[in-house]
Amino acid sequence: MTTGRPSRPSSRGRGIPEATVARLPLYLRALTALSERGVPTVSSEELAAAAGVNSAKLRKDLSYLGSYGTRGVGYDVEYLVYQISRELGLTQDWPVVIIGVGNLGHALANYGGFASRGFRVVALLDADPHRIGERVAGLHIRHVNELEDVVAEHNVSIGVIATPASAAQDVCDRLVGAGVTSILNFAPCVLSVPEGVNVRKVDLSIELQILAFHEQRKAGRAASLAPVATVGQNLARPLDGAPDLSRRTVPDEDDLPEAMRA
Amino acid sequence: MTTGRPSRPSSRGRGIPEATVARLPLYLRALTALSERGVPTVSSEELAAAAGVNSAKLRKDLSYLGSYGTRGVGYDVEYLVYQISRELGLTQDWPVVIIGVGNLGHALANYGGFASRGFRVVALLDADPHRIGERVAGLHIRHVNELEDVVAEHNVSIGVIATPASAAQDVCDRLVGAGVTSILNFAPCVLSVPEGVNVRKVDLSIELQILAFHEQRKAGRAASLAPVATVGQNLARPLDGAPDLSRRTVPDEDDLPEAMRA
DNA sequence: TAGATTGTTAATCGATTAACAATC
DNA sequence: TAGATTGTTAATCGATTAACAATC
Repeated sequence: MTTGRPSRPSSRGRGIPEATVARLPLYLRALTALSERGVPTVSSEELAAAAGVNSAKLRKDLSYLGSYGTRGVGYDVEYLVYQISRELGLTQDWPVVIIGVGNLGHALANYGGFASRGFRVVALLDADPHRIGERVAGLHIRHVNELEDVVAEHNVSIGVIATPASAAQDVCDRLVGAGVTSILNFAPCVLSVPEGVNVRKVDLSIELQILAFHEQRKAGRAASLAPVATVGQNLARPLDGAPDLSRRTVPDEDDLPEAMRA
Repeated sequence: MTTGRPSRPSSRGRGIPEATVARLPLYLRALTALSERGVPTVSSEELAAAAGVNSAKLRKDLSYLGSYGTRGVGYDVEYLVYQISRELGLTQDWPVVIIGVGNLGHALANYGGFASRGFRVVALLDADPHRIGERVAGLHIRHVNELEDVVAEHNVSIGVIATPASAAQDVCDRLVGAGVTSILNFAPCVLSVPEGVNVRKVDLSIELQILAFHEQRKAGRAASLAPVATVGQNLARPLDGAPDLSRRTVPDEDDLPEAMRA
């Protein structure tokens, strides 16, 4: 805490770019795999390939943490695993609570990738009375009313929302009220939180939509004659701010509109 | 595909920035919600708020699609829903196959957000013989050996991998071999695919790790005395490949070393 | 017309990348 | 020393944002 070396662009220096932070877990995973295979040292080129990025980016990213490599040699795998873990805060234990134990909540509760990185699921909460007591992943499902108790009891600072969209904001508010300052949201909706609370969102269908966008392009490129978008380009018509005809009437698209999840 | 109007910076014009493409689904969701509430028109300010972005960004994003708003008025909700849907390729039907029907595969198969956007799960495949025939989300689980048949039969161009990491690359290869050119990967590993194949990855634990990073910073800021990181700073050891002194050995500097914030 | 709001410009900011001097 | 590879620089690229002229 006394260190004042200005030569190190690390954490204090300026702060690690978000894009870099988002890639550290990738490097960590690749390094863990190498570590398990007993590989002692790795070059930026090799590690970059394993993580799916280019080596310049990798070296730049790592340089934000410090100078942990050796010129002419590479990086010591174990040492780098530790440094990245530490930077990410994974050398400590993170009690996590999951709210919403539907299919997704189940999957999350059983997901091995959490435990192995210091995330410990301390409670599963659900609003459905019929589910209370049910055993999932070694835990008994508790009622969401116990949220505040659970958070206090286990000092939870990370909450995972896996409820339907309709319940998400309420649950979010309660988490925040109970003192949780990091939220991972799987519900397909935007959460509003006060300053100082961090929210990250995982949206299963958004990724699919992005793929569809590119897939469509490919199709269009391959065969401009293809039967692509046939559903209503005839509807494509400017707006008006006045009478409005040619609107999307498309039946098949509005039917299970936000059929949300469960 | 014959259009040559140079005035439109849309699809053909130059290509929509990736960052914009990734936000279109957000706008679409917000618009769909407005549409369901019967709201006829929305301003960029309102829509931006609903989607959780700022209005300048929203307007810039929409401008890549065309000029679909009306100055002084705003955007016609239905019309914009259609335009974005079309741009994303959601006005057509996308047959999807899910490989790996564990907890996550289950959740995905039952996820309403897919069907409502034109994604139709046409088959669930698994390698576990005991699971074949089981009924999930209205489909019978089939053996992964049928992958090629399923792809051909339903003209699948999007595959969703929800297998363990160890099986993911194999499944990926088979998908690609069968002609699938878009893959959504939930397995925690990097997939290698030939040019022309699009892969998107959803990693449940990476998001949590990113949250932990920020949470750690907060904790450090709040209480520099906190009992953070206790798990392994003894591993913090310089690499070798050569004697190496001046490494960061600092003990107390290593435990809540960067917990300081910046 | 007056008020409102878009679409676009231009400035700024941040991220990526190639290249190479430093150095093991 | 010679070869290898890092850490860093600087150029480039892309994304964000405020501001405002265009225009409904």
